[in-house]
Amino acid sequence: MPSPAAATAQKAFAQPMSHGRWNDEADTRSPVDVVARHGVVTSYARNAEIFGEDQAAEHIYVVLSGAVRICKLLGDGRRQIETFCLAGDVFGWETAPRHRFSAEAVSECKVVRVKRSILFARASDDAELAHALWALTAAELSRTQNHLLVLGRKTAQERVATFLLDMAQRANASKGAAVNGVEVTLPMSRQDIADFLGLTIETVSRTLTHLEETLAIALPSSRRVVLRDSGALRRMNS
Amino acid sequence: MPSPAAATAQKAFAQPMSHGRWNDEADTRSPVDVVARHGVVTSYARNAEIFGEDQAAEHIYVVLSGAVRICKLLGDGRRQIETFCLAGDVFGWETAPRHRFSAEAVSECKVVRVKRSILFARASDDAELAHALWALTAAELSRTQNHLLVLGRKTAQERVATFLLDMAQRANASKGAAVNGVEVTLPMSRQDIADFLGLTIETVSRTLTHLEETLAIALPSSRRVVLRDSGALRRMNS
DNA sequence: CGTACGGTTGATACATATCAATATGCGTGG
DNA sequence: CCACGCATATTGATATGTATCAACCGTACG
Repeated sequence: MPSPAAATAQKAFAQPMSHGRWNDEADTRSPVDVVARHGVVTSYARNAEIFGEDQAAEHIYVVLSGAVRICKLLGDGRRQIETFCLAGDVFGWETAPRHRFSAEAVSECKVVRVKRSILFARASDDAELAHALWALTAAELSRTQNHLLVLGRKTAQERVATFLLDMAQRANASKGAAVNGVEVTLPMSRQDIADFLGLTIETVSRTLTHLEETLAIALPSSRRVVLRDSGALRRMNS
Repeated sequence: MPSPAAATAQKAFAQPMSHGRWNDEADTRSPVDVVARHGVVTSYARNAEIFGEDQAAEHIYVVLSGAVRICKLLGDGRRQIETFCLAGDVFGWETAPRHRFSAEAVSECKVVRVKRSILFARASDDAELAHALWALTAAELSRTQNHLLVLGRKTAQERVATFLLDMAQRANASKGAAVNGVEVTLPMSRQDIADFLGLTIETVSRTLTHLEETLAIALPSSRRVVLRDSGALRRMNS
């Protein structure tokens, strides 16, 4: 069923494309549109692998529902999560012939995929689509560069604060910046957060409880976070 | 003088374009080619700013000689260097209207630049050029993602080892992987290395002397590093 | 009702940061 | 060519943030 899929993806897609003037064109010929129209929908169970590191990269994916983590492993099992993909996010589209990371379902999730060759063929005719693909890669690069600053130079508190604000903004993309009282539901475990932020579970947990004691956030349950004082969180960001 | 500039850039360019099949086309219609042909050459003194964070992004640059650092700053002065650009590397070409980082001369350096509008205009006609721009962005993304793993999950030793191997490979791109006995001249200070690796000067210095004591490297001078046991260094990478 | 898994909290260890002193290299001017 | 001064790098002593190891708690589920 391509039409409801397309609609879902379309709506959510507004958010990652946050780079100015290309937004307008996004809904006529966006890669997401193409994927959603011609793609195959698949569901994955929690922790299922969608593709592995070094595997041949044949498809491009769009998340329809749930969340996906993109990760790299070190020989001894240390893991770095590069990013989390939520509904509307695209992943797996590199120019290289093999994936340089694995993709796994964080939660039960639905994903559409198309053959790269199909998308590439279209892109060679369609300058707008080609541009959109480029813009998408550039947006991903920008996100990754911001994350470099987080991992290289921020303290545990700052990392967690940045993460929470980011998640809040992605969840409420339409409503602009995160406001006091907003509640975010985190689809991922503490371990995932830790591996994303370059910390350990324990440090993430302690930092969250510390933010709660400081009244910056509230934790009605371990997966739900209420931003009580988003100003305080934002002050921890630079 | 566009012709010698073009030649230099062309030769060095082989290296960052390490993603397979697009290599071949690189020398006919690469972005570097366009920049070098139509660009303006400028020299910068050590530590001079080429452009600043949040500044309007009007140009795209190619390094002809010397080295450039791309960095982000935190409010209190903490700095993260995203990458070093050596001869042949392209920088400053984002899709966003403003630069999201600053660029500074690490050493005395020469740079060519063209207006983004010129390159973009050509790219809309020329699918190959458009593809090359995309591939370039994707390559940068890949590099950045690898660096995420370094900053998020590697120890100081591993970070320094990774850095040295990377620099050795970039310097001797043609000769393939770094071999024992190769000498690398680092164009950047210890502070720059520290800010690239998410460490302090002292830790970088101590780690280098430790690698020297271990006979993994030799340090004929602080800026020159000989890879004595590149196998040992490589073993520290995963 | 018990078991299992994810999360929190506590005690301690350790890697890296910080603060401080010394050394080395390098350009400048005598 | 040497002496001086500054910037950069190294080395040392100590502090600290986060990791590690370990116990405990709570909630979901059979």
